[in-house]
Amino acid sequence: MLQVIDTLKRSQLNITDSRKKILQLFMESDGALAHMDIETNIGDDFDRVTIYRTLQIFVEKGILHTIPSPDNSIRYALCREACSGGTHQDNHIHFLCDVCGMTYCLDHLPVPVIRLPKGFSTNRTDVLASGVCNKCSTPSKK
Amino acid sequence: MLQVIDTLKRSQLNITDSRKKILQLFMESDGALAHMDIETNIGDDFDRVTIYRTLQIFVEKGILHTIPSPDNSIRYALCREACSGGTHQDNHIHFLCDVCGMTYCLDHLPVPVIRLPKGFSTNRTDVLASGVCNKCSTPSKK
DNA sequence: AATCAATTGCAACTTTGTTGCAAAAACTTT
DNA sequence: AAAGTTTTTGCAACAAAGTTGCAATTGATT
Repeated sequence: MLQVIDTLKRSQLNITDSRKKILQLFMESDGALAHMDIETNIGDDFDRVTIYRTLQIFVEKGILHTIPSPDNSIRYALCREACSGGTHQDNHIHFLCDVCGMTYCLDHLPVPVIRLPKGFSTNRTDVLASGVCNKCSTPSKK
Repeated sequence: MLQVIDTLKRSQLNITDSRKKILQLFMESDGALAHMDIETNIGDDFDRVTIYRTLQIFVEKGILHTIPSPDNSIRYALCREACSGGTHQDNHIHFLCDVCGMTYCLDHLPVPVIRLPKGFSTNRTDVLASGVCNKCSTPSKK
């Protein structure tokens, strides 16, 4: 909880109940969360609109980053240190498990460098692998 | 137009006006199209629902594939030969131009092989690069 | 041309996301 | 710690995106 408040302060955000609770949720989860996940978790405490706005401002401040997905539902995950100030540096691979539906940030895998054709220049590369995650592939250890 | 009908037949789809027109649209376009793009083009001729259903069945049949995007709007693009029968094999890189908004399939660039951590297995990898495309980087030649 | 199956359009609905504004909460100042 | 200022929240209303059931139409088959 101290960490939650510290993160909010470092981002120059006012400390409010919703921000604390939503950020806490992300810190407790080891995967990415969609708006829906948050709403089912704490939707009774806060308005839908508040959740939208909180996620938005967290992305702006570099606390969360968005992850595109083939099924067209944005997921959010905690950024690592580097992202503060709105310039996201989340150059890692995202993994979507088809079994449990979880999205993981594979922080330690670097995004491969793509050699683009002449005339193309790039400033962001998203790599999204899907398949079966480590938890789902060894169901006995669940 | 012959090609359009041929493709539909090969996918065992009935030849209807909407399918012909939508498929034609994709064949004439050199980038990916979102639902909206189609609606603005031929929305007067066909119902919104018909467009949704047509796109859906085209994906099922392996005529189109979907492309995830950071802004959470699914785009569709023609599959190459390999995809027929619903098992998509579109292992190429997608490029989203921040200037013109177009999404291109970079067919000839192979998706790099990602070495995943233990326990993870993958069957699909989406690579989405964004930046400036070749047309927008040389505005004089536009 | 008649029949049968598939597709379309319409209407209604659900879900997802946005905006304006007044009330409430958080921060600041004294 | 109380008053004043700014920010945030909740509500309501709205807009956009996507889905479903069903009757009418169209396409394929004989």
